Amino acid sequence: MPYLLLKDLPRYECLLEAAREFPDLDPSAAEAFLQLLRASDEAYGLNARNMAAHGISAGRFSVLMLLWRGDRTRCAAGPAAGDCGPRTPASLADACGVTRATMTGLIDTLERDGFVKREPDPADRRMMTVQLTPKAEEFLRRYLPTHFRITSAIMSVLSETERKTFVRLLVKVQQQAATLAAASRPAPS
Amino acid sequence: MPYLLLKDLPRYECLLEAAREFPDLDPSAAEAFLQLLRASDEAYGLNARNMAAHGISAGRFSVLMLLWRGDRTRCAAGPAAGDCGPRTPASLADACGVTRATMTGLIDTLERDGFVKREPDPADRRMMTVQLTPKAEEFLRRYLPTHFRITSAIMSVLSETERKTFVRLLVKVQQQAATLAAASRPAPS
DNA sequence: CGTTAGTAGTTAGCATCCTAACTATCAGCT
DNA sequence: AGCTGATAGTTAGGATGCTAACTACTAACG
Repeated sequence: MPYLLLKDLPRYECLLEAAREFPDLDPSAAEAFLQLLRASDEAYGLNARNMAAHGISAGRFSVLMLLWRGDRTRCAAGPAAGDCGPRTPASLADACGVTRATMTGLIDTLERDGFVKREPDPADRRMMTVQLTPKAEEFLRRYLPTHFRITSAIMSVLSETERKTFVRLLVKVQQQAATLAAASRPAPS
Repeated sequence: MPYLLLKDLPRYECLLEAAREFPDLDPSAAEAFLQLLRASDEAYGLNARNMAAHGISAGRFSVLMLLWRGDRTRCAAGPAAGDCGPRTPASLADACGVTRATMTGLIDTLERDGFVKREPDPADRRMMTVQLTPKAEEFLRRYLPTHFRITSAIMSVLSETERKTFVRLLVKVQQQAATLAAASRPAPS
């Protein structure tokens, strides 16, 4: 449960009081921010514990899903679509949002546990290809239903209308954060 | 950026398609779940990078805030309220939602960097007390304004009405996840 | 008083995460 | 052909997270 944030969020009155000392503190913004992380952490943690009970972590699950989705879209798109799925460590790292060094470690343990297989790329000897093993595909078929059930159970408290509103607000917040992140790091010119 | 989730979330059509194979998959629930983690990750990451630029991590920040808040509520509540602030490693671990072992490591590095001070409890020789140093208090006074500015900037895309709705939905989701988590682990009896 | 159970903190070992530096390879330019 | 720069992957070392086991102490019970 990586995020590690106060389990007991400060009460709104405390935020109001602190705002007197720090003019930059916007109480309703801080409340929304803290509650966003809190809810996300709780939902994530529930899933992470289920994954752990099945012997995988969030990082490993992401990699497996990417490889699996890559396989399927390739199949669905027909043979012409060649390699649309990300299959090199670097493309997996990009898609997961981690560094290549981290992906090396993830693939190491996945390969050790028999979920993926590394093979050198014949065309470019710098590159490797990563493939799911049958064991991993069987694992996903067994695991995914429980994963989806948990997701559904968490969101079962929201009506379809509420879910639409929820997603709309989340997208707004996410895009704003992404915009701010890009603005604060204009480096990659 | 711990959470590590697909940077490109699957499109809604893909979820619909996958739902044909997995009856347990509720597309709108999955979309809301993924977007929740995605938005949270983006907002968190923005803040984490700011923290890193100031030389601290989310875990360290949580500890500092808890100790600082403990000090202030103690002051605000008057001398009678004694030690309402969590000041032992175990209480800090509880409040942060990490294990005591993790808190030991956090306090180790915080103490090494001069932000906190450990002292044995005179009454119970098993216990330690953890205190902020003046250096940490000065750091917080300097850092917090930038922290609050980032939070405000992220949420500036939501109106006050939207923030209320947002928080309401987040609380619903969080409480549901907490309920499910408690139900799936009735162990601590 | 002494055994026993519980609690506080630490330690050890593992899995992820990062940055920085390194090796090997490719690709372009002279 | 040969240098130069970019790219793919790995390695090394640090910081956080976890569980499990350990030490030291307190408390409770007979």
